[in-house]
Amino acid sequence: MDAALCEVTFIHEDRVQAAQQTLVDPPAAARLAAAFDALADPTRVRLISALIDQELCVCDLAALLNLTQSATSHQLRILRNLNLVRTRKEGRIVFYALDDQHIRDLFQRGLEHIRHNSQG
Amino acid sequence: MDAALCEVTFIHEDRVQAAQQTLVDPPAAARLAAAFDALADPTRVRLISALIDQELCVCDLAALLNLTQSATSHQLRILRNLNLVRTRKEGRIVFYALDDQHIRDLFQRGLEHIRHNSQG
DNA sequence: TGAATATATGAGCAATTATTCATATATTGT
DNA sequence: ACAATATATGAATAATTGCTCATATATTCA
Repeated sequence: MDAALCEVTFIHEDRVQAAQQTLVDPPAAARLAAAFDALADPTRVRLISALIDQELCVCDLAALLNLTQSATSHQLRILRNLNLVRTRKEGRIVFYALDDQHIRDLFQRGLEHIRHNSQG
Repeated sequence: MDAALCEVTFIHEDRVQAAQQTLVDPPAAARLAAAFDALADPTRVRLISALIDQELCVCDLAALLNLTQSATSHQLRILRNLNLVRTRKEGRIVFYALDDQHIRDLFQRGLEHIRHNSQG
């Protein structure tokens, strides 16, 4: 048989139709997934957490997280490309900061989730 | 030379010390990254979005997203293992629903982020 | 201009992962 | 018990990715 999709009987057609209302379309899903993916790595989570209250330069971040300069810079680029952080240049030093309050909120919600689950 | 970490001069030692306050430790970072990672895939994003207002069974979800039953089940397991969704069994049918309001909030924040960025 | 410093980036590798395929488990009805 | 149905899952594979290494770009200072 071929790689059938859901060949099974439609169980709840009314609900499926209703779900169309909230279902995000594939392009939006891709962008949303990419945004969450930016926070889906322990190193990037720590970078964001370090920037919660203040801006820091690449070398600060590398020292703080015990990373190489290269690894830090690579990860920061990902965060910047997805508009989670913004940069400010001062001479040769580049300061990174969270882009806006949305990011802080999103991050906090995530923290609440893991505190709410897996251990009290 | 060896794979040096941040061998460069400490630029802002005071800020680095301050950042220790908000810096999440590696275990928490791993758990937080895992939580965000659950939403870091377009298929899982669409599954969550379909469950915003109501519960749906596996076959409903597969049909709605045009996925195979197997792929749907695999992805739902990831969401369930991370406590983003919960299940209710009724005979052979397993209904999936969002675990709590936190998830809805987290998802909404993500949506706001992508709407705020990349296009007006 | 040339050396030093701070950051950025391309290539490569090891590790992770989303899907498919085949099959297992669980429930219902005959 | 047996067939049918709904879901779950292990193995395999192609694609993605985080880090390292080497090197490039940019800025400051002498």
